[in-house]
Amino acid sequence: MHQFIHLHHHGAGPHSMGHGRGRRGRHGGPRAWGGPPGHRARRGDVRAALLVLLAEEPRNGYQLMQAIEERSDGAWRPSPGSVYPTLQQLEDEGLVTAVEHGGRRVFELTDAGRDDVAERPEDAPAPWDAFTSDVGQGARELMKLVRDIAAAAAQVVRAGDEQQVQQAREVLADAHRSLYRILAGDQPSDDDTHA
Amino acid sequence: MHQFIHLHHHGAGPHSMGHGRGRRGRHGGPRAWGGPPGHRARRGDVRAALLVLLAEEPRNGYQLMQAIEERSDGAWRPSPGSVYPTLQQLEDEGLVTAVEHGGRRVFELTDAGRDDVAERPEDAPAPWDAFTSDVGQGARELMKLVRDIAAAAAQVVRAGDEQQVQQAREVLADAHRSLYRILAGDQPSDDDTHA
DNA sequence: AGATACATCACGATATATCGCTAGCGGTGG
DNA sequence: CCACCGCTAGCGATATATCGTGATGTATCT
Repeated sequence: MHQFIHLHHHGAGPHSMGHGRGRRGRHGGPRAWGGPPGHRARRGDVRAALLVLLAEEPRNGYQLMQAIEERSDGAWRPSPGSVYPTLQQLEDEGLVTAVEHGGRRVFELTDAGRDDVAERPEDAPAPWDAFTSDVGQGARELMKLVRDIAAAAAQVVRAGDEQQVQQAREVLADAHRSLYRILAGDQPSDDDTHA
Repeated sequence: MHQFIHLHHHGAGPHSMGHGRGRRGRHGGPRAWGGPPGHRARRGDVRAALLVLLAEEPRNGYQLMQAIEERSDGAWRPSPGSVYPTLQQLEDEGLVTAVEHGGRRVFELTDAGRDDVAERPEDAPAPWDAFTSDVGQGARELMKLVRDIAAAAAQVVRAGDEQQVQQAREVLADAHRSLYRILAGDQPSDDDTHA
């Protein structure tokens, strides 16, 4: 019996996070960096993140995704569905150029791209900060515990006998119930409000 | 706070599973299906699975991976690293041909491929049966509980306050400890043997 | 028998690309 | 102010491809 559970971590965008960018148009030349303060980030600001990172050094698409994930402490990993089209768009706009190295595509800023990044305000938060600043340490540790439990359960499956698997099932069923009791604790307080 | 944990299920091969294929050579024409009974399957038998599925209908690579996963009840999803090279190999051997449909590559058996599959013994187990037959119901349910817990934890993160996150952490930390106590139960019995 | 050497192949990671869908923004009108 | 609409862009799924590693099988040697 050899099965493994592997967790993948997805971050949805900063729905309620208040670091702002204005609208990104697709018309004409490089966009302006300025925007009214207080506007929301539009999900992940993939474009800004790519430009900032490429200003540091040339990278391929996969490396860019990884770098954003690291910088956001795992809270945000932009999807290929956003990264590659954005890279293509930046290339079309002349801000980025793709160079083939050993069958792989490395992206680097053009002069126009560097000018664009140079216009970025010095004190602008990094595009991934919209994520990391609001990721609570508690939530992070909770998700780590989920991953630890998954690994432990996989180990029980690999190394344990039927009785141990059964015991593990009871432990996890109990934990599952407890989690929903915690969640249920949300709602009686609503009921109390009405009572 | 919007983070999601998503579980991906990986099946390693049937290390101890006793359905047999003989050696697969890379020389010359189509391989024979017969083999000495009792030989082990070599991890997942990707080659056989692909041939059997393509005998049913033409499919692309991704669909083949999905079909194997379904047929094995989720216990085995062969990786792209095995599927695409094997398809290429089968193509080189003239058993399979790739046809482009709308920018996508659909694979279908050639006449030689159909002859090859026709030589397959009628009573041979499906290549994915090596996985499903030995996947215990208990282990399956255990892994489902892990997924349920991950979903519940994500919900706590989304909808709960700091206190609830803390409570959930305690629940999961306790469950984690319990799982390792179950695993530890493996070893004292070994110590008892020596005592 | 066990140990060693070697070859093969699938896993998991790396890497690229596009599609379908809809979240979320900006603009407009009431 | 709010409601609605149109549009863009990112998510998640679909889809393809290859690399590095090591598990596994076979052959040979002791």
